[in-house]
Amino acid sequence: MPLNLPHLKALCTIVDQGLHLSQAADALHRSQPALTRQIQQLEAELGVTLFERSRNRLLGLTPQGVLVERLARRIVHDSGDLTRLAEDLRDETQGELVVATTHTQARYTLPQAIRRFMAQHPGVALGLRQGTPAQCCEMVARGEADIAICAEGGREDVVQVPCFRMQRIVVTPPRHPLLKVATPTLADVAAYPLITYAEGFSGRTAMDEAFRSAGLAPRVILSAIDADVSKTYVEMGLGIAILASVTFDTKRDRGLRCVGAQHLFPSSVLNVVLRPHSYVRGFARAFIRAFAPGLGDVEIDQALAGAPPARAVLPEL
Amino acid sequence: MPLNLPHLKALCTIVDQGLHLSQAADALHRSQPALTRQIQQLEAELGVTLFERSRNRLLGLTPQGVLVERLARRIVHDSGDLTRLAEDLRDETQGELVVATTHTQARYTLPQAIRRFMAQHPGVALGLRQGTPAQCCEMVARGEADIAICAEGGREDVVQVPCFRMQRIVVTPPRHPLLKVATPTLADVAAYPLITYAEGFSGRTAMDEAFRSAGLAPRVILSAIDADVSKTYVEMGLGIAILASVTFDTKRDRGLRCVGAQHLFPSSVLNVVLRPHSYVRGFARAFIRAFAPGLGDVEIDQALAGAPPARAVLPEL
DNA sequence: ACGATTTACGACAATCGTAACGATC
DNA sequence: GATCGTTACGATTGTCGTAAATCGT
Repeated sequence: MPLNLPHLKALCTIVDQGLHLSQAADALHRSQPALTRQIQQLEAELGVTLFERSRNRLLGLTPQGVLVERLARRIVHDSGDLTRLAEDLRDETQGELVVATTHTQARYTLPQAIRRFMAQHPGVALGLRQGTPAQCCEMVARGEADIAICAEGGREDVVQVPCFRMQRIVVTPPRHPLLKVATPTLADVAAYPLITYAEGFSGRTAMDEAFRSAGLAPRVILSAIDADVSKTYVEMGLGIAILASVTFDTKRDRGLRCVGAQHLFPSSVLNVVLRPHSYVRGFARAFIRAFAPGLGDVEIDQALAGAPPARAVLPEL
Repeated sequence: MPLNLPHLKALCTIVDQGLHLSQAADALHRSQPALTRQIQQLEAELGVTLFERSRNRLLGLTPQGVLVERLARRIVHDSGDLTRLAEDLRDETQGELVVATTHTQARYTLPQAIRRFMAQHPGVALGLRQGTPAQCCEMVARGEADIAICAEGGREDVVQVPCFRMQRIVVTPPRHPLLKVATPTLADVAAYPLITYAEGFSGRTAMDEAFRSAGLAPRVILSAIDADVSKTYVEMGLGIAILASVTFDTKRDRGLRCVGAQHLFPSSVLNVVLRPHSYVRGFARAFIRAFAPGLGDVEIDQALAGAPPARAVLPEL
């Protein structure tokens, strides 16, 4: 009748794997029967039925199981933090850091920070995971990534620390009519076929809202995760793109032109995303600092403790 | 190479027991050698030396040990919450509830709430622990009490939910000169020998401050934890008492008189004290509600989540 | 019939407690 | 010399993995 960490980890993994006992067993490098027993023991020990079963299939968590799982998850995460903390105390310079982010950040804003970080922390294995902002936040929430860097997050179960403000630009082919207007209006932009970020990406919602409230319904012919993809199609003359300003490099993008659009759309906020109350290793803090020098230990600790995300003025990216 | 809950519990208990391995072993109902190994295994597993030792004496935690202990404590507490949650899910009406509070509350403000609670929750074993506000908060922080009810708390590691406002009164013997004054001033009160709460009790600090800022240095001849004790000495004619208004009952205290003092001292705030992020059982919430009907589940959950203790107007007690 | 979970059993590993040891005050 | 923490050893308990059984689709 023990209640130990493996039992709780089993519970969490089974839920994570979509209630597939066998998959969970693989993920934990254990046999299926072992997992079955873990759960049985857990249910016996707690005296609570955790899973809805249909004789030999797990259908879902019971309402009670949901409550138990939430607490179990906290414990498992904390125990992970404990081993990470210990690693950190043993050797601050060695370890693994998984950063989840979007294509735009990975491609345009992170490289310099990563170069600096890797130079100063040669012993740290850096892992980059790409995904939508929602996926990035989820990776952090599930502990699959240590930190995420993305805009437009908005989950309840993660901590978001604002670090930069991002402006929009309009990218066009050379000699595009829009380039002749000094400061284009929303209507000017909406006149052309648009290529921009997919739903859920850096300020796409804010962009849609800006057009909507101006009574405009622009024709979005292509939405992509990837700014490079968007630019390619602009080069092909299929339309004009609304992108984050960081994605445009005058030297590199010779075949394109760029018009500022900060007056058309609200700037979006780029966040560092962390798991609440998690232990953030020394070199993870160093990474954040390398990316956003304004975020020191005090800011991070305040955010982790649940303080409101207060920073009056954010630097432009 | 296991890292299990007993190991972490051992660490916490050893620290709680003042670094006495033997005492900790007793508290855990284990043998001393078992504990020695738990710690050795923990240190080996984490690769971190947790204790400063002088060959065969535990002197203290290493700086790293402090960090590890903090996290371990959270995990241990959460695992306690887990079993409590399970108990709750199994049978919402059975269990144990330990309430830490001061004499004044236990004697004067809680009885009615406790009567109601026990009538509605006959299966719950109610435990009352008395102590100073600081001790009460510490009991909650250490998990020895489920909730505390006290004023003048002020620890960082507990959640305080304001629920009532308490006024002061001056208690005198019959035919005391002070009774002839309509509304006595601080100077009037300070003219007589004072009997009041000990340091650290419901608004004693605020009281001292009120006198001090009025340039008065009253003669406190006796300070007690216990309002009944104070009243006894007032009856004996040794002085007048400044107490919480709830401690005076016209019917019961025939041998005493009472003058309002709300205009002399700031009212003090009575708090419900909880451990942050803890699981609060259904009947614990019921107890809080029985005592302070204004504190429902939403208020409690907000406070647990770390929201600011906002409640504009507190009812008088 | 196949895929999935649950039960049965033998082997291994971990933990505990008692007893003996070493060191300190 | 008494107390406290550490080491050594035998016994108990628990957990794992393989193999067989059961159930549903």
